[in-house]
Amino acid sequence: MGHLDTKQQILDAAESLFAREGYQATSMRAITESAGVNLAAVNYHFGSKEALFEAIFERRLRPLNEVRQKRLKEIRDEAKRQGLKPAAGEILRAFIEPPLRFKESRKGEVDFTILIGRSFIDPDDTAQKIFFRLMKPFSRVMLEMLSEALPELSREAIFWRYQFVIGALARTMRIYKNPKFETMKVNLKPDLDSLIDSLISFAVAGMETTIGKCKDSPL
Amino acid sequence: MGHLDTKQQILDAAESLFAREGYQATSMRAITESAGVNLAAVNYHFGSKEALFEAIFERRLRPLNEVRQKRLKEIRDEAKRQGLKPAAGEILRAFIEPPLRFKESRKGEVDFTILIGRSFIDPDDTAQKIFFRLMKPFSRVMLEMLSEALPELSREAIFWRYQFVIGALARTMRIYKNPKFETMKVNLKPDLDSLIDSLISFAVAGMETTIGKCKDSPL
DNA sequence: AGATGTTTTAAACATTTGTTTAATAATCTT
DNA sequence: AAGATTATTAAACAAATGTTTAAAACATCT
Repeated sequence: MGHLDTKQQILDAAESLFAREGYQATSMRAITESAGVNLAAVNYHFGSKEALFEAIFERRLRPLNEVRQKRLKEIRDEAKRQGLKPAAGEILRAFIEPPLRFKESRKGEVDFTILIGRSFIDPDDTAQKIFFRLMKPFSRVMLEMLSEALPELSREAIFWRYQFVIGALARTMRIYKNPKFETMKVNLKPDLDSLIDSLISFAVAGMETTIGKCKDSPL
Repeated sequence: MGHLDTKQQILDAAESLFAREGYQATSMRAITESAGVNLAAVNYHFGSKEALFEAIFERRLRPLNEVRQKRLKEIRDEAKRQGLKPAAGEILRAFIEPPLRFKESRKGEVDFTILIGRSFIDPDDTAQKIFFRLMKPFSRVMLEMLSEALPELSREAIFWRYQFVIGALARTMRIYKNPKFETMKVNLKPDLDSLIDSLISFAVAGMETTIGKCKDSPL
C-alpha cells in the first residue's frame, strides 16, 4: 500500500467517523481500524488527531469555498456590468447550493456534507476553531456582497440575518441524508432541487423583509 | 451540605460545562470539582453521566416547553374564538421568544441557553437522543398549528421550513452571549428585543414566502 | 546488489476516562 | 440517646484515550 493510499484511506475513514460521531467521540483506534491501517499511521502522516481533523477540512472546504467565491465574483461582475446591485437570491444561492450538491460529485463527500453541517454549530472547540479559520476569508466577501445587495440594511442586520441563514443551512445539511432522523413521518429525502429552492426562497424572504416594530433599532 | 444542595450544585456546574465544552469533552472530574463535591456524587445521585445530562434537560426543557405550549394554546383559542386562523408570527414568537429570554430569569439559565442552542444540532448522539425525546410532544403541536396558520403549504413544506427556523434559532442561541465569538467586528450583544424581533421577522417572512420555480414540487 | 530514505508494524507509554467499593460522617426516626 | 437511613469521602477499578518508540519491511536510487 503506497503512501498516498494510506493518507487517503485515513482521510476517508476519519471523515466518515467524524461526521457520524463527532470529533471527540471518534477515537484514533476507530479511525485506523476503519481505514485498515496501523494505529500509528495517523500520527506519522498527520502529526496528531487535531491535525488530521484540519486536513479533512482543508481537503473539502477549500475547493468548496473556491467554487462559492468564483460564483460570487461572477455575480458581482455581472451586476457591475449592468449597473445594478447584485440580487440577494443569487448571492444566497452561491452560498447554499454548492455544499448541498457536494454529495453528488465524488463518493465520500456525502460524509463531509454532514460533517460540514455539524461544524457550523459543533460544540467542540477543535471543530469550531478550525472551521472558523477556514471560513473567515469567504465570510468577509459574503457579508460585503450582501451589504451591496441590501444597502438599506445596517451592518448588524446583515450580520445577524446571515447567521440565521447559516443556521438554516446547517440544520438542513445536518438532517438531510442522515439516517438517524428516519423515524419522522415526513419524507426527509425530497427532490434535492426542490429542497434547495425551498431553502433559498426562505432565506431570500427572510433577508429582504422589513421589521415592523423597533424601527429605530440597529437590527 | 444537604442533599438538595449537592444535587443542585452538580446540575449547575454540569450545565455550565456541558454548554461550554459539549457532552463528550466534559469529564466527571471537571464537573465534580467545579461543583465542589466528591467525584462519586454524580453516580450516587444521578446514576451515570448520561442520566445527569438527561436531568439537566428535564429541569429546563420541561418548563420551557410548558410555557411554549401554553402560549400556543392561547393563540389557538383566541383564533378559534375569532373564527380566524392563527397568525404565523404569533406561533413563531411562542417558539422563539421563551428560550432567548430564558437567561433573564434565574442565573445559571444563561448556560442552558447556550446548551439548548447546541443541542439542536449537537453531533453527539447522547445529546441528540435525549433532546429529541423531550422535544417530540411539543414539535407535534407546533407543526399542527403551523399547518393551520399556513394551510396552503404541504406537510413537507411546513416541516422543512420549521427546520429552517429551528436552525436559525439554534445558531442565534449558539452565538448570542458566547464569549468565543467576540473577535468579530460587529456588536454581538444587541438589544435582546431587537434581536428577537429580527429573528421572528426573518422566520415569518421565510415561512410565508411562495416559491417561484418548481410549482408542482411538494416543497 | 547495496546503501539510503521512507513507510509500516506491534508493543508500550503515561494519562484520563466513567464507575465502583468499603469505610466514615451526617441526618433522620423512634 | 440509640438505631437505622442516607450522604460523603478517599481509594482503587478496569478500560480507553492519544502518543511515542524501536525494530522490521518496503521502496528508491547509485
